[in-house]
Amino acid sequence: MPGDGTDRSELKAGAEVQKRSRPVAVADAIKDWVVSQGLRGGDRLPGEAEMMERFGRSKGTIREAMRILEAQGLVKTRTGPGGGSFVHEVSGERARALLGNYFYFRDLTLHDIYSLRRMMEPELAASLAGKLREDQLATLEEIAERYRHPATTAEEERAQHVASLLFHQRLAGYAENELLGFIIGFMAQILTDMTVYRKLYDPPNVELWSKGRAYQLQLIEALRDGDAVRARLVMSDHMATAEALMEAQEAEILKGFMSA
Amino acid sequence: MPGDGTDRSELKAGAEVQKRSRPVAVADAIKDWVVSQGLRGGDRLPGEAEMMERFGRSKGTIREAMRILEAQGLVKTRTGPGGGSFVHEVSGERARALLGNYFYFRDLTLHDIYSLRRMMEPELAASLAGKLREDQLATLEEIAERYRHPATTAEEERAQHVASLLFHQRLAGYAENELLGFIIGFMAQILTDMTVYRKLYDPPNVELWSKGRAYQLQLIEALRDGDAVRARLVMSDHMATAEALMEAQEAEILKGFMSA
DNA sequence: TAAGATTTGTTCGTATGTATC
DNA sequence: GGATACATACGAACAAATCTT
Repeated sequence: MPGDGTDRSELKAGAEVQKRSRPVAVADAIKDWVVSQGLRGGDRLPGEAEMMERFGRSKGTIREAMRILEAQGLVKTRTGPGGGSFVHEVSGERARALLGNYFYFRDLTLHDIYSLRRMMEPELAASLAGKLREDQLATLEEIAERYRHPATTAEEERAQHVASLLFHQRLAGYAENELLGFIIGFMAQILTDMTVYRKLYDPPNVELWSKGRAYQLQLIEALRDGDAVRARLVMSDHMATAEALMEAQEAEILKGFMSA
Repeated sequence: MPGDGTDRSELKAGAEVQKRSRPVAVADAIKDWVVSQGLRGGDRLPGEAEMMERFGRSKGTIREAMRILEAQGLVKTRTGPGGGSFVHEVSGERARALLGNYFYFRDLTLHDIYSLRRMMEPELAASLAGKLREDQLATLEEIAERYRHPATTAEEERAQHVASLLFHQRLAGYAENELLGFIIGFMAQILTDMTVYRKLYDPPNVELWSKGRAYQLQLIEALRDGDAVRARLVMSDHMATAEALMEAQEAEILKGFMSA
């Protein structure tokens, strides 16, 4: 976790190091110290008292610095004896949330997201063919089971929609290439948020579900058979139809707005 | 910027809302309040005093909460009259840094990264054909100019290597699809970090540069001509050779280690 | 169960720094 | 330069959580 890129300086490195508002600077200093000590996830940091000494700052400032690191997901803190702050490996969930904050201000379209899904998901599927354990395949099957029958209420419809995205999230979690897995998982999360908050599930779309689930079952089969080519193809088709249907769904909603 | 996903609760939503360590909870409350007020980037938040009243917490706690939001890149704060805290749209730089923290603990291989670059960069190139303004093309040309001549020192070699990644970063910044642009920019940043800190530039590789620069110049030409097909093809070749050369470079370094 | 030890969490009062007018 | 309006920082006391005995 090298220099946080908080300052815009690219050249004037050595010059004025301690210009930024204190707690941020202290947080960076702590970060550097942790790295220099070679601390790993789970290792314990010094207590507040020692920090105050080591960095020559008051308790409040040290605490603000720790909050910064905590907000970034880099440390966890517990009270009580044996408590204190501990180096923490940033969780995928946390990373997705933080990145979500960035995209909160940009408005991604369904098209933006599906452009990427169309490139990436098929590759993920292919890379996983023959590589999943039986319990992982079973997990996927269990999820697909949740939307075996068409939903009867809007609430159920929503839950099923979310579950089908969970299918992709789980699949992403099995990726060997963690960068690929993270991005796909992140997109699944964005789509989940969009689904819920833009009510993309609302006019229930029976076609989407029967088709979508059929593709997912075919995919599981291909993965179990170790058929990479087929897995890629199935996922590719799945993405293409999903995009078309989602965008139709979106259009449907807009129509609803206009006629209202 | 909905629920930060800090807690692992998926179901017990309404139950015990204020269990987490206080400042984090206050930060979340402020976040929710900002959203509920519909505040946008640049809008001003209440001063510390008013915050203390509104959230019923003392100055110290409010400050810690603000630090959390600041660390996430969601607010900026200034001192002085007319100062205070302001909603801030998370910058790309900040988002990349935060995401970098996540991957700091996972070790991505060059192969992981290039698998993605091979899929994405060609699509980016194609999507930009005929879409760039002359000044943007000029910027790219200026960057390519920086490594026109082979480097003579290791220091220069490093700078050129970094600059050639900057070429891709800039290109990513021009993307219409912001998700695509962000990911490509992020990968360029990771590669920059790897280059510098694993000294991937060290045994200067003349071949890499002459080839790489040639591809980039061809790419600019194709972009200027609005030739999407050619842009995609050139970038595709560029990525393939870059990966091969980078991995050879990495192997070279390992050899150096072993014989040392 | 209860007491005590340990470590973070929270508050308040005060003083200092900094940018604008 | 001085007044003003803000954030920034410090220190001491007290509260809460959690582990041990």
